[in-house]
Amino acid sequence: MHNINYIRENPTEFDNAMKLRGEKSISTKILEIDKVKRETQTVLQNILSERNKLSKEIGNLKSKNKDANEQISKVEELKIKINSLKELENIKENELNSILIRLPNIPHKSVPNGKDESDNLLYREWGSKPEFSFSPKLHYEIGENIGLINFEYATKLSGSRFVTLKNQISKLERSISNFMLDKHTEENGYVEYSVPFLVKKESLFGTGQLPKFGEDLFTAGDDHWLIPTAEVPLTNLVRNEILNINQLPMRSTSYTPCFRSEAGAAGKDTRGMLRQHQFTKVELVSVVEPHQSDDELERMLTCAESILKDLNIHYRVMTLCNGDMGFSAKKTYDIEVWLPGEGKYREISSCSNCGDFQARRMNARYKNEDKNFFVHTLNGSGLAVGRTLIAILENYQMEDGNVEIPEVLIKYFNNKTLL
RNA sequence: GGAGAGAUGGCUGAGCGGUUGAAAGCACCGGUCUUGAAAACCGGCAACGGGGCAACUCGUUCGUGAGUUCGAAUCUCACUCUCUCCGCCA
Repeated sequence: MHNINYIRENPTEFDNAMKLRGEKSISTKILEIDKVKRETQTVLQNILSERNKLSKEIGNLKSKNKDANEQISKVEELKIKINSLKELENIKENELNSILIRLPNIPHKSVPNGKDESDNLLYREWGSKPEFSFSPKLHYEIGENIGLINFEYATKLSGSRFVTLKNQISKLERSISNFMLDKHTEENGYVEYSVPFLVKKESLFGTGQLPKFGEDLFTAGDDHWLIPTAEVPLTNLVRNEILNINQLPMRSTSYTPCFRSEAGAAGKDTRGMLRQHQFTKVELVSVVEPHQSDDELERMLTCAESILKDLNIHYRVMTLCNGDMGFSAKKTYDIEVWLPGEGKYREISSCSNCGDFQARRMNARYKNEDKNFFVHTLNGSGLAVGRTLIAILENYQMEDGNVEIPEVLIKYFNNKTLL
């Protein structure tokens, strides 16, 4: 949600920022509505003030048993005006809001220009592509060969874009998530939460999924929606709160399933378990003071990277261009892991600074020296567990079809070193 | 699912239809005292919006939305949520 004051004062900058994100110039329209709204408000408030005065007079007169008919009939006249002005104010307010809630965040000045993922910039990379003395297989070949990844079962149960994992691979998934949570809670300063996987509209509005992106979500009837990421419950923890400054920065993490309809991805990544309707993820969320959010994004990125470093898997970090960023993001880094079987880098984490964009939607503030300010919110995957599993299978595969267990996971895997 | 109770400021909690934006306590901020801290005492302290360079001023807000009234935290209706008891149940 945008600050109307910013648009009033910087209409050209605002339009330019929206243009970068593929929106039309709209500040003129916004300011026109805003002007009418405020003018209406001023007139209305003067009349209300007059009514309040008269009502007090009436109270005084009546308590002294004097006649107040003159004042009463005056107020009755005012009431007609009040009603029509209120109606106009409401209409304008709604018009304004329905525009503002659908506009994406303004990109950070450091975000590169571009229209899609081909314009993203390499930020840094770590490690190098592993060498194989044989031709490395794809994750689903490895898993299906040993009978531990099964798509037919999942299709029978639930249709396309689901998977069943079995035995050691299922256990490996569990080991990965435990490792990630321990790392983030014990070393990276995040507090673990168990959160609901069903949330209401209001929460999805707060983080920006609604009202524009409802088709990407699954519903469970009434006002219950399946979370597409733990960003939604974790970030909404501070919705409608006024935090004390000493509660910041607030860093939280949660391991949850995520549900996405993948509405726009027909035919994309249909083989394997890369793109599923359901997957698990360890999410990181930070709530910070405005001046901290730039640094916090770098910190969060480092925390996410620390997982892949510990797993010793090669990756690169991309700075997303403004055309490729999500709705609520001001700046986003993607971590792309190297998948030898596929011979491609694939997104395994996305870390975003949302500035005060979500905070305004959620009305999440903190108190500093007696004044209230909107917090800044950040979120990042730390990491997508299913894709980490894929990365381990492909990077740690051996010629005989077995897979080594990365050193840091061994203790989570009953001290076994092979799958 | 059945029965009952409730929703007030950052929190707890008062509140006859007319200076109630709202008592009191806690928390927080400032001050006195103290070598320092604590305690004690004194003072301050809701949010959002409109107008104004500003001092300031006006409006709205007591779960949400309608209604009654000249005037609603206070009355009426609907909805949402929370709690207690019963039933069912991991």
